[in-house]
Amino acid sequence: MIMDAVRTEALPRAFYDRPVLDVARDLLGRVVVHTTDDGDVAARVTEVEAYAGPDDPGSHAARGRTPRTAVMFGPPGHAYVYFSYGMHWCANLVCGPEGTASAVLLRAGEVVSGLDLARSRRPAARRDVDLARGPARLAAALGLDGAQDGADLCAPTSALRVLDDATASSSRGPGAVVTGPRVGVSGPGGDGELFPWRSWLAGEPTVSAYRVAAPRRRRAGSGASTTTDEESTQ
DNA sequence: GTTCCGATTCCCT
DNA sequence: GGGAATCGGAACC
Repeated sequence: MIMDAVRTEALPRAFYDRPVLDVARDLLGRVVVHTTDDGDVAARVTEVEAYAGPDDPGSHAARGRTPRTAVMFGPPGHAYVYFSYGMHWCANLVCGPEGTASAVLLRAGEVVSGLDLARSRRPAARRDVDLARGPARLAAALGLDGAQDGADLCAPTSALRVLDDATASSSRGPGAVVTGPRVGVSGPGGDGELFPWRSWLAGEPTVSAYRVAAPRRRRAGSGASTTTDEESTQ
């Protein structure tokens, strides 16, 4: 993809100030850019996941507002970057009206600019399609960490922003967007309800393979290990 | 103060 | 396909 300097304007806040599922869908195919002293890395978003506020049991906001989740409860158009598993950063984009506490997790992308820098940040990636295949990988490739938590995506000088690229939506035809449920979390309307939490671009090699979060082994001692084995692949 | 567990990834089999 | 690595937030006592 050619990065046209004329089109590097960031999406306006109004883009994020909409229902979370609309924002999630419209983010697909768009390019997120992070500028650092080392340079720019840009990635085309290929997979996202929606988190629909405090009523969403799978959301960090479900337990109410805490110092950690404060950004989610704030105004739209800001980044919510959190640390997970003691080693990974994951990036969300806050959306909906202030107080909604909904956000879109960037699950996967295709690095389209700054490939060398992205490779240096992701030495474990064997192929370029693996550079940003997965939420923590995407954050790593972009060079995102806690320093970007709360960052304003819409400020004129913001280092982190999503480009307002008119070709983004045209690069995906009708039906190119696929949606699927999260596993382990029932929909707001009750068990079994299919809610399009996750959406991705069909046929993209950078879409992360879906895996059910495997219950990790308890700390030594707990003999009764009821392993709930469930497998699911897309 | 202490314990539990996670919106994951990597490496080995 | 399975297990280990690793640390901070939030719940619990």
